[in-house]
Parts: sequence; structure tokens; C-alpha cells
Amino acid sequence: MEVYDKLFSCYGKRHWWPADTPFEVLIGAILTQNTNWKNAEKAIDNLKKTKNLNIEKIAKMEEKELENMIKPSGFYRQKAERLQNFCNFILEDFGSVEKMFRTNPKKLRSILLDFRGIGPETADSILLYAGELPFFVIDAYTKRIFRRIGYDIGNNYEEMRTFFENNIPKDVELYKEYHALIVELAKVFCRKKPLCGKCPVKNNCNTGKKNN
DNA sequence: ACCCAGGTGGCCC
DNA sequence: GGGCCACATGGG
Repeated sequence: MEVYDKLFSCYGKRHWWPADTPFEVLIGAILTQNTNWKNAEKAIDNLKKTKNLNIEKIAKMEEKELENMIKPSGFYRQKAERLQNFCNFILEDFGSVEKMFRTNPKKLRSILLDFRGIGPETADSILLYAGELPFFVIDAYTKRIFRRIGYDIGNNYEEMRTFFENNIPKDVELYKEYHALIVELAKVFCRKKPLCGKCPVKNNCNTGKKNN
């Protein structure tokens, strides 16, 4: 929480995951995988402009058409296929996104993880930002930053997630904000924006080397 | 001409 | 369990 307080006083509320609906979060979560959010956003805008940002539309449209719309997000072939499979899966097994989130959270998490194209980070992003469920999202930045500060947060995803969930209050809004602040801090480092004096990490810029 | 981005899955040892 | 690799576009 000490780190959170510093980050919050530095960067304030992040207004993260801009999306009009939970469904838009699900789509964005897959489109932004290993992709700059700007590019994922272009793909979402294409879907919006053509009135295709809708679970039935995406489930039923021609795969090639979907591929073309989401091209800016990269990995567009596998993402198109996974998006369509996921939409069909939700419709068939739950009926709607809303009904899907009525499933027991832990059960739902394991269902999401079993799905091809949804790994731990995407699953938790969906659960947290679309489902309003308290699962802490871990990404590469979280790992790098907290190791650098000197925390032993664990080695694999599950260890790191439970580290955070055991050490901060179980609160959805806090989880959302904390993850967003971590990403903001990482951007400050990697993109050489001015560093806030209260920042918890004061070393030199990490210019993008992985596994730090 | 690189390097990276709000990862994941497959294959190898 | 980790260490590589493919997947693909757009920005710096």
C-alpha cells in the first residue's frame, strides 16, 4: 500500500480501460495482447464505426471481414479466430456476457483460462475490468518494477497475483487503479517522460530490457 | 534498421 | 517448472 499511495499521489486517478460496455473490455483485452493500446483502439474503432462491436455480429461475421477490421492490432489472424470462438462460446454456454459474470468467480476464472487465447493476464483483466471481480492483474511491468524496488513477489503468475491479493485490501476499485498506476509508472520509465519526485522507483531509466 | 507494445500457446528439455 | 519461438501491426 505504501507503493500505491506514492503512485497515486504522483499520477492520480488513471481513468483506465476506457470502454462503454463490459463486452468492449473483453474485446479490448484480447486485441491489446502484446500490442500498443493505440493499435488495439484503432481496431475497436473500426468495429464501432461499422456497428460491429456486438457479440452476435462478431460471432457471425465473415472471418476475413473481422481480420480486416482488427488488422491494426497485429496478430490479426489468430485474434480474429479467438475473438469469434470466444463470442460463440459465451453465447452458447452462457447466453450473454452479463450471464457469464453470474458464474462463480473462481469457476469462471478457470473457464476463461481453459479458453484458447486467454492467458492469466487477459483472464484477470476481463474479470476485474469487465466483471468487477477482485482479481489482481499482473503484467510484465508489475514484475519488473516490484523486483527493482526490492519486493519478493514470487516467480510465476499465480504467486505474484496472490502476493498482491494477500497484501492489499480486497477492493475492486483499488485493484483497477493500482494496475493502471503501475502501467503509468512503466511508461514514464520506458518513454523517458519527466519523473515525478515522489516515485517509488528512482533508478535510471529501464529502456525496455526484459526480465529485470 | 532496429526495438517495443496493457500476451499466449506450442514445443523442447 | 523455465527458455525459446511464432504470431503482425504501427510508433519511436
